[in-house]
Amino acid sequence: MRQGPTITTIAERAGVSIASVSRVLNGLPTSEATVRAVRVAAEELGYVPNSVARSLKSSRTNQVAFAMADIGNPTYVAMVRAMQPVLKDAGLRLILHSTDADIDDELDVLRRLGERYADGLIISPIRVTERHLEAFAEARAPVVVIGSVPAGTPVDNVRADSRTGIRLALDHLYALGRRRIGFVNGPLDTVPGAARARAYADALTELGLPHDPALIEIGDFYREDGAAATRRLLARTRPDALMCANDLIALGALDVLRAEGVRVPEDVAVVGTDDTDLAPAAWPALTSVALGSAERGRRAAELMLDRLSDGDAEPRVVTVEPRLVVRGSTCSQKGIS
Amino acid sequence: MRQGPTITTIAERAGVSIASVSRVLNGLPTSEATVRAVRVAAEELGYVPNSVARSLKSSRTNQVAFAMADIGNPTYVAMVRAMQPVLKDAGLRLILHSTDADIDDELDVLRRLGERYADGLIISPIRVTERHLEAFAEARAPVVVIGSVPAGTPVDNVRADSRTGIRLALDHLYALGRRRIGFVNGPLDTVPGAARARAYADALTELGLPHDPALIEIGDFYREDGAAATRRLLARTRPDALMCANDLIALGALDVLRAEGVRVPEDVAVVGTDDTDLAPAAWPALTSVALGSAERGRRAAELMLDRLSDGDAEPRVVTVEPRLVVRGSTCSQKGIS
DNA sequence: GGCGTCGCCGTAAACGTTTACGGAGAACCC
DNA sequence: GGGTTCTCCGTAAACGTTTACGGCGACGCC
Repeated sequence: MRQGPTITTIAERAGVSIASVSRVLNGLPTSEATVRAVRVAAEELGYVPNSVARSLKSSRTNQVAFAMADIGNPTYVAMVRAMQPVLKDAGLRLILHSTDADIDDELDVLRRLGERYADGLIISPIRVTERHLEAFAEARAPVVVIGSVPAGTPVDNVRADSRTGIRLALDHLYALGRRRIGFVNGPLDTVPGAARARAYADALTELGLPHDPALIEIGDFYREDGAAATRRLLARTRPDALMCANDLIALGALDVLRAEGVRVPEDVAVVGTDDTDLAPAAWPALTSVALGSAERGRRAAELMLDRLSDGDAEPRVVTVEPRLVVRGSTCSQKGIS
Repeated sequence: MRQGPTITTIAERAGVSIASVSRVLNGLPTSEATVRAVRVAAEELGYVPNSVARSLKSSRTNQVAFAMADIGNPTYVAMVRAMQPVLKDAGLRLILHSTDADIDDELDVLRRLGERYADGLIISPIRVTERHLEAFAEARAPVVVIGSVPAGTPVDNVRADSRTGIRLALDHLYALGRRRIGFVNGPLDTVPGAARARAYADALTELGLPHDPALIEIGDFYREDGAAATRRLLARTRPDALMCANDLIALGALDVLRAEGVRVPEDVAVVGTDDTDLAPAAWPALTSVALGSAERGRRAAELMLDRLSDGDAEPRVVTVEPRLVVRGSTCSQKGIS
């Protein structure tokens, strides 16, 4: 772990100037003899260029940061996983920030961009506030937002389409003959909670189904909350299908239905959202609305690359199409996923 | 996104030298008047220090890299998640490398440490080869290895104890009266595969159970491979319990047992390994050997912090104790996890 | 042979910090 | 009032690169 060689060390050993060393190392035109001398010296010394010094000069760090609430959440894992190869191919490193869904933490990450430790930031905010919009406008490096952002915000933007996703799920349930389709949602003051509530209502309307408030229940986005919400819902009415705002909620619903001796999917069909790894692990395997986390991550990374190569292009908005992944919790013939 | 202010800008505006600006910003003793002038100027300009320049001077990047095979793997997710708060509290950023289980990629990461883009590297190699050992010895920054490493290797080391873990699982199954305990393992040329094979054999011996080769089957570490291996095993013998080398294999085993009408846990008890999120999601919920991924991540991060503050301390080895998490796949009264 | 051209190379400045060093002035003591 | 000490501050060097600029020798041309 001794002090590593620098271009100065190489220059001395090769008997040339540091400028020549730099030129050789960067492939600029140089005489054959110099090239050889430098190459040999660099090889012998085991030279590795110092990326910090390079960054200072070039004002490029070759790093991109990604900020999300919690890396334990499968949605974000899928995004990271999909970003990784895109960035790697472009020679960029990935820095991870977990904000614990803390808005001040998110804003702090935005502010810290001024430290120039990264060339750009991909952020998936838990909720987009006024202060976020200001921070986006003042950001000292390109920002790509995963999640919706008002038109005119000077950032690139990748969106999911939970409206269409829920529509797909309800169409599927309707086609299976289900007419009393319950909805177990997350909190309405979160971005996905609010969007999914609207989407559910609209889908009912379009299918010509009645709006029955008894069929709607709200809990948090975790398994126990989903179970509790399902219990409350079953206590007052009898649905023949349950749409759940994420896969954990759906697992909770499965727990309760099983405990009450309700058959899935014969008596009640269950649909999750996000199509995480948990969906195929459940029994019966969970039909789930895939909102394209991986695709969103990949597209965000691509937008970032474009932005880094052309800083003044118009901000772009990309919407990722949802897919419905049908498994055993809605179609019994799909018994083994 | 204009060119940000530097200490030079501040110095001009405050009418002092850049040295004074730096002193104020770093809290070194300075006159009251200068402090105020600099503070005001910095505030007005919205100054944020450039971390690259600082790094060049201090040769500290405040970044730590973590290299693992695949961020999609729940084991690594748990590690990352646990490292994050430790590093964050120490003011360190986390850089993620996915190596796709490619040894050359791993070695490349090690070599690139010479670029000094990070102060240290935590790596969880898929397998530790001779070339790894050389690379560890030549690394230009501190390395912490998650996984076992021969004594004398100049790196800090965090180990799981799959031997004890499997022992715990087999004791549990034995206590439940199971005597024909099968083992569905992963490939023997991987570190965990080899270790778990030995551990299984030793546990049998210690329990005084016969070694029946018919009870052992090998596939890859994925669900379908686990299912196929289980099918092969069931075709030739009838175990009353199945120990599986990871949770995905166990899920595959559950699939096959269900398809063949074998009751779990009444006829065959099933145990997974790693205690991932999938274990409680399965039905019946999977008893699993927790090898402490989160704890290993946390300890690795802590070792890194220690190493960064005292570079010459003796390399340390930390072993994380396994735990057996009992759920419905071995004890039916635990029906709902 | 003088002159322009060209290829190669070295000097030095720059990126934005931190910090060693020394100078200027005030305060203090005798 | 001269010396010592102390506080505060500015100058400049350094971290390891990249790159603009100019010098120098070789070569070709008239």
